[in-house]
Amino acid sequence: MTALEHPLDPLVIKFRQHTALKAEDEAAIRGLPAIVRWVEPGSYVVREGDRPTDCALLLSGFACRHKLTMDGDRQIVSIQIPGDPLDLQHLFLDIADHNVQTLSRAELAFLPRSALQAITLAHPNIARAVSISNAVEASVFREWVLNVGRRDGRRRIAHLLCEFAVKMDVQGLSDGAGYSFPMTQEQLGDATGLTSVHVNRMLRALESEGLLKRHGRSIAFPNADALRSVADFNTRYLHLGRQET
Amino acid sequence: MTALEHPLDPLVIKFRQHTALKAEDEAAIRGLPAIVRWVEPGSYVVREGDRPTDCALLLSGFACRHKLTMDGDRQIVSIQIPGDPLDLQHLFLDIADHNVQTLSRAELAFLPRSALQAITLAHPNIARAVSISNAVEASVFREWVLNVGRRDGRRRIAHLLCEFAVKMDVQGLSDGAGYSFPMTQEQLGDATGLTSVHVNRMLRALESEGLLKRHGRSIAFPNADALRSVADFNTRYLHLGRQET
DNA sequence: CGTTATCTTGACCGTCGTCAAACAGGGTGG
DNA sequence: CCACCCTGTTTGACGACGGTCAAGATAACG
Repeated sequence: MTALEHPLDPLVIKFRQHTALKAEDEAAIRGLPAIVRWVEPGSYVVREGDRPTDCALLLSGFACRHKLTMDGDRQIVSIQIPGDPLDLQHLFLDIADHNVQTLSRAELAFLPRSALQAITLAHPNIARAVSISNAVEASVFREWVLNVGRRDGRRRIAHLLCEFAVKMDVQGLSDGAGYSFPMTQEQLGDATGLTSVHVNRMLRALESEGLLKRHGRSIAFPNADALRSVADFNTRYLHLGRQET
Repeated sequence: MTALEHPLDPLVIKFRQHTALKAEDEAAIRGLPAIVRWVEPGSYVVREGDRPTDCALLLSGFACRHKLTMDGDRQIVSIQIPGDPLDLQHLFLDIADHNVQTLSRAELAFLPRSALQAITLAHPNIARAVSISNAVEASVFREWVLNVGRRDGRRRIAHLLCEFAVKMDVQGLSDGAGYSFPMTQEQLGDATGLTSVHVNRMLRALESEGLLKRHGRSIAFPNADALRSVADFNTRYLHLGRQET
């Protein structure tokens, strides 16, 4: 809201959640040549097989990473919320191994890969921030393997919702009432390895247990502790807070 | 076999698969203070919740990363073969989010975390190599989410076997005959989100289709192309070869 | 206000889990 | 050398979680 606001502030804020940045580091980030653009829901930011030239940052709206099997089944492997870098994962890889697609209308900042690589060479703190960001995302992927591989449908969905809620809270994107949830039940199925029909059954089961409340596209958790317990949810894998050593 | 051989050569070789290193970079790696030790099968190298002080490299034998649900179900999230770094994943994270455990008798080289961090600061090429190594591992986790989430038991197992074979080939660890496979059927189940009983069924199904042959602890693939086709396997996610940009 | 996407529900079916028992192999010790 | 484990593999019967198909109800949206 102030005149000092900069489009890349969300990236600075995200990095500072995990590591200390000096004023010069932050200045260097703000000095990156960013192109900001709004895109429609369902827009591809990265496509598997692409040779990425830019790295996008999600300023507002929601996106997901996903992969497809040969016969067209889709698996969403992570959900991105405002402030998330969308393809730091590919900063050191030539060919994209998965797709990144928006789930809603979204505002993106595009940063040239070369500029980002250069900045990590010149600023060790930024290199460190990028490494931590990617390491945390890798940890989330591991948790998702566990989620999809070893929890039943009800717990899987509960776990995904807990993760979403915590990430939104950390970004300061939740009002007291609840969350505006960006996924259809079909997409929820793609993220949990279930069908939309079964997602519906489990969602209503959770609702009838009093673990969540839905009105339209928004969702609330009247008893977050109970939900976390059902979900077998522990925030450790999100590595919240400064990584000191 | 020569006098010039060094315990950390496998790490140098691994890094060189993905990026160019100068002589001084390699010298710096070989200069790291490594402690080499043999451990028994089932030894924990890292435990979830630990604050790691060392980074282990797997010199010989096999290991896996895994996580546990609250009620004790195990999910293996990756398999490590000789030459693999075992917890570069935690180099920038304070608290371990998963376990690393040997699947067989194994020879490990332990490197102090601090020394590794220092070397990445002094040698940009090594920093890059570490980033690439971690990025490739993250890509493998994504593929595992897809594997466990969207493929049936038969394809899941076939996919895991294909990945194992390719990684062994790249490391030059396969003779023409086949592979010595380090996992029990129970562990294979933990890696694919199945039970050992169902793993057995699918393994015999694949065998009766002529897609694999087993004698004791070793496995061969008489028709690798057909197996890859069943597995929906594509090497792209392994990012084999130099990452140039 | 019509059109389309999304959600909801029911009936039915298949993959995979559970439980249990038999079997093979490899190591150990008497 | 053989008996005896212990671990891992193999098999069968049965049941459940979740998939499939199809229809109808709601909500989103131009």
